[in-house]
Amino acid sequence: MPTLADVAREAGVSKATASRAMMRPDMVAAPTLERVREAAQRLGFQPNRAARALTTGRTGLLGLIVPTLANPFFSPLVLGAQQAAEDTDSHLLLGVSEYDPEREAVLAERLGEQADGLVLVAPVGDDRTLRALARRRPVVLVDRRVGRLPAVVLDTASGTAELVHHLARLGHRDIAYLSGPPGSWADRERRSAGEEAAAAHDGRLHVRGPLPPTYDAGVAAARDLPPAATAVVAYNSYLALGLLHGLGAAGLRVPEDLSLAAADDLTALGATDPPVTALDVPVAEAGALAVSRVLQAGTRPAATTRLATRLQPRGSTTRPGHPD
Amino acid sequence: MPTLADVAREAGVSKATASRAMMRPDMVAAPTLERVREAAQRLGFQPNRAARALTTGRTGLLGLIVPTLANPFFSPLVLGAQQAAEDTDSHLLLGVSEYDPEREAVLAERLGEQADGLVLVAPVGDDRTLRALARRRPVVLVDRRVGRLPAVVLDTASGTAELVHHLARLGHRDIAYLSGPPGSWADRERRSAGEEAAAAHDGRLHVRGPLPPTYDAGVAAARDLPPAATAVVAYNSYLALGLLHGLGAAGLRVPEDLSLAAADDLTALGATDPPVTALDVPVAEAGALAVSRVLQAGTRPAATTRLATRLQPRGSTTRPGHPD
DNA sequence: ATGAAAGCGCTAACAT
DNA sequence: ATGTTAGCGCTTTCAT
Repeated sequence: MPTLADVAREAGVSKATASRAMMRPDMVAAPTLERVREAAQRLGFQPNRAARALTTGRTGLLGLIVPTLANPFFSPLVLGAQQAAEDTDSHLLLGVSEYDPEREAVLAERLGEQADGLVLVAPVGDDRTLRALARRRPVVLVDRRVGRLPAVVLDTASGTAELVHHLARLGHRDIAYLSGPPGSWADRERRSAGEEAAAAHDGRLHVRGPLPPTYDAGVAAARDLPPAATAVVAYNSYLALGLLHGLGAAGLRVPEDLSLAAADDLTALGATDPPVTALDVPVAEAGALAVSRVLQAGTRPAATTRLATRLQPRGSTTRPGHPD
Repeated sequence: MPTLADVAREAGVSKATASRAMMRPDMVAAPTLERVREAAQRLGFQPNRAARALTTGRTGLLGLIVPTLANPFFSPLVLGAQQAAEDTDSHLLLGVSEYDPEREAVLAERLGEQADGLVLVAPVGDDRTLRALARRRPVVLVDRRVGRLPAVVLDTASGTAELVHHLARLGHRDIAYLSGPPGSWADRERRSAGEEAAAAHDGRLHVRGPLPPTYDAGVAAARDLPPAATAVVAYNSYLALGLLHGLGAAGLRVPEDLSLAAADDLTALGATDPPVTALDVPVAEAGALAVSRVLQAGTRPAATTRLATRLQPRGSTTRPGHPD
């Protein structure tokens, strides 16, 4: 591996100038710059990251901690994060906590020590722990808020309200909500936003659950829907998918007998029969934004950004009491 | 952040001794060791990885490149890799290629520059590119073989043969094989192993496909099964799941009318109705093994390890012409 | 605009 | 068993 010294010699300049040519090209005369670049090119020079880190204190690494990968939410998230990292010439250090707060804390500690910052996606640790973590290095939370820590939030709460508005506009007043996992922050947000929206239309949100956010739970839920409900909003895609299936098995037609919508769209709900009205959630953007935020830590004031979801009205929602 | 010099001073020894206490505790007298450890503890000393990397040439980083995360194969794989990395105090640098050979090569180049080695999972690049990559740094392949490059292979080929043997023992002679994605190395291996196994029983493997390895393709495939076949082996779980559903829709019962098996078990095939006979694939072990292998590069001779799958006979396979 | 030199924190000969 | 010393490759004052 050629070093900067090699490049400098090859270009007939000092190491300092060669270094400047890479870091601050504006401080170097055009012809010199050219010569250094050519030399670097010719030798296939790659700056040694460790050496750079030692002097600058920045490693170019970013810790990304997720609770799991076995969930379609995290794949686009990671992709978005990767893109943003690439754009700033950084790399992602991955940690999977498996929803274990202790493991999460250990990973954060270990990765954080070596990274320029940490992105914690839907962290399971308690507020105190997260605050302590954030004191030691730049941290950006995704899909979780803790005091005024910088965070990127997917606004599925407003989205759920939109879903309810959409149903209310169609004429629904009694709407069931299939609640997500117990203790889930996102679920609480969606539910209360939905309740508020329903109330605004003199309607009511009948909550069922909490339920595990799985296909099977959705299937089972089909047998226990609030009798009054003419429409259902499911906490997520899996639940909606299972419900759609369970409803079919029970002889109920969607949307003729019951309208159905989901508060995310992570499993191609547009391809079911009928296609299911859902919320398009900008997950990749959230990943990208979180990464670029944590990289700019210090530069910008900490803040929480809510990323809006987009309502995708599809065939599964229609007027109540819809004739065939 | 306290440095080694601080620890040394606190313990009343030289930096060298302090360093040895961490790296080679056996070279330090017990009481000294004790003092250094206490000092480090007291100060909350964390070795600076960059500095260490600069002297040793080892970063403690490992590149892990996968084609996607949106596939249940990669989640346990990454978990296994993470565990092995943790055990050796290394960290994982993640790269997702999205099945793009060029992107894969770029990621490998960029991550590899900074990592002690690279684990390429089911890489999509051509042999030449992979060979070139492996010349520049330690590389371990997972689920792909290229010449004599070190590799960890999940032996679903033998597993598929076992599946066919299992069916043949039950009396099946005409077995359909739902082939996976075109050009897939794994698919070719499974198919030809299955053909061989069928031939060994004077049976025949009727190949359908190539097919995209998706649920939908499985559903569709239900309408185009070889008429003679009394059993079907699907390339993977998704195809099997879709097929199961498609068969049900077509009024065919499993296993009464048709036996069904899958060459992996990534989607809880044991929980369907009926549960589907499948291959339990040790994916996490593969990830862990690949990581520990690449870390020992140089120490051990390069080799390919085949990890055996385990046949899980379940309710979906029975004798042909089985009376209700 | 460029160069000389110091130093980031650590490890590894080499002495003792 | 421990200390001394010389870098690893880079960035960054500080001079010029």
